[in-house]
Amino acid sequence: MSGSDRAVLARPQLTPRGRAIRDAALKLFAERGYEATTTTEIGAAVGIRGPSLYKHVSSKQDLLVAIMLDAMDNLHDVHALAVAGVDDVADRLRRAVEAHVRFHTRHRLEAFVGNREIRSLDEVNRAVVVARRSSYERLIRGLIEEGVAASRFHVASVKLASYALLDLGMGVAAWYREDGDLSEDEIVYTYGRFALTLVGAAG
Amino acid sequence: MSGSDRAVLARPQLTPRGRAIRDAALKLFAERGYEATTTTEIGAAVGIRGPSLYKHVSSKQDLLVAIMLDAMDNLHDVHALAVAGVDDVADRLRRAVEAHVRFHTRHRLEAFVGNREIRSLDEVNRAVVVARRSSYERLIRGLIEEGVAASRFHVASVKLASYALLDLGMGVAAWYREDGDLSEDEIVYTYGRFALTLVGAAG
DNA sequence: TGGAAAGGCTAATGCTCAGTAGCCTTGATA
DNA sequence: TATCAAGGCTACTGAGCATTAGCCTTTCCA
Repeated sequence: MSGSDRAVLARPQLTPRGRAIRDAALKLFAERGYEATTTTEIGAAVGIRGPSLYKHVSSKQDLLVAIMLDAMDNLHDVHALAVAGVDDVADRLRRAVEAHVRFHTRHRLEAFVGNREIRSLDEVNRAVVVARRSSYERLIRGLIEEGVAASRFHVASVKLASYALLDLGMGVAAWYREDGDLSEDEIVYTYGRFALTLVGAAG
Repeated sequence: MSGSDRAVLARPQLTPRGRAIRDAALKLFAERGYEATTTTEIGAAVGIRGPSLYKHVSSKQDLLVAIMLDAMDNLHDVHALAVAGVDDVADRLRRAVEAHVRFHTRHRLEAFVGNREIRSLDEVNRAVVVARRSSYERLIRGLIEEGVAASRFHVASVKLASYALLDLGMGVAAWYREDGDLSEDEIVYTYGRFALTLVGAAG
């Protein structure tokens, strides 16, 4: 079973209003933070009062968890898709970084909230989200290790290089704007090449 | 008058207890976020009750503002010091990035809070902090522009390159630990070199 | 030695919030 | 047409929060 299948199964069907609420919550969480967002505001964003939200959603916390888990599943999926069937390790890294960066432009709110609001999760949910994030980080680090083992990459520190690549994605989520003067493709392409120079990949 | 002088003049003298309170607040703001930190907790961290804080501090918001402005002044200072008297533009960039990264290891809590809690500032304070941050970002971007103008650097986009360099610093603030297995010097040196390859500096 | 300033404390104030209770309307179905 | 579920609403509950009021002890100088 592919990651994509698992993800699809794991994601519950949402009614249109349920989806609208999640979208509104995502936007507000990104803008002012989870703690600073009130249920009244989320309600107002979809044209209802705060308490009416609870006909669709079990709690504010659950809204955050759902957003985060969905984003993490999504990120795993695009990664898997990006490297599937690609043999050359440099190609794999470049494609993985491109997918990483593209995800952070296309889902910048999810990525932003996913990175910043981990501490707003209660202990149980935090453990789940952190575990899923670590598993993703290991995928990137694994690619670098693979290249180093094959003498295709030359880095002072695998850890440092992988941190750098991951951090660049997060940075994108923080400043990217669809209507900005840097296009998605431009950023994706440039960062894909950054990645290769950064790990000292020849040619 | 140097940036350093200005900064010293602007920073009010703090009593030892006042400093302890600020340190405690910084730690807590970094750990759980400004909104999620209570005055009771800040007080407890220095051995007094919440209300007693107000004998030393005018508000929780002021505590945050003071921490942020101090950090921004500090960052400007280390930048100025790093590039002072250095002529070669590649050297200047490398030294600036080294200073940037070193700052983010040595003052990771301040940097972390400074980046994440901007939205917790009220409008007036936010404007001041954002302006000071933008001025710093312009310094870095200016260095890259200078190198490009002199045909020493070759980048697809000055903006993209400067974002990338700035984001790496922020990333460091998020994951660096003094007792981790990556030393400050190692990170600083590696990122200084990253910077040069990233802007396509020859040799 | 007396009095004032510094700096603790508890109690209270006034506000905001997430979430619940319970009611009402609407629209589909039997 | 009677019923019932879905999904709004207002009013309420209970908790937590920053900050203020006002009191008490200690310390330090005149």
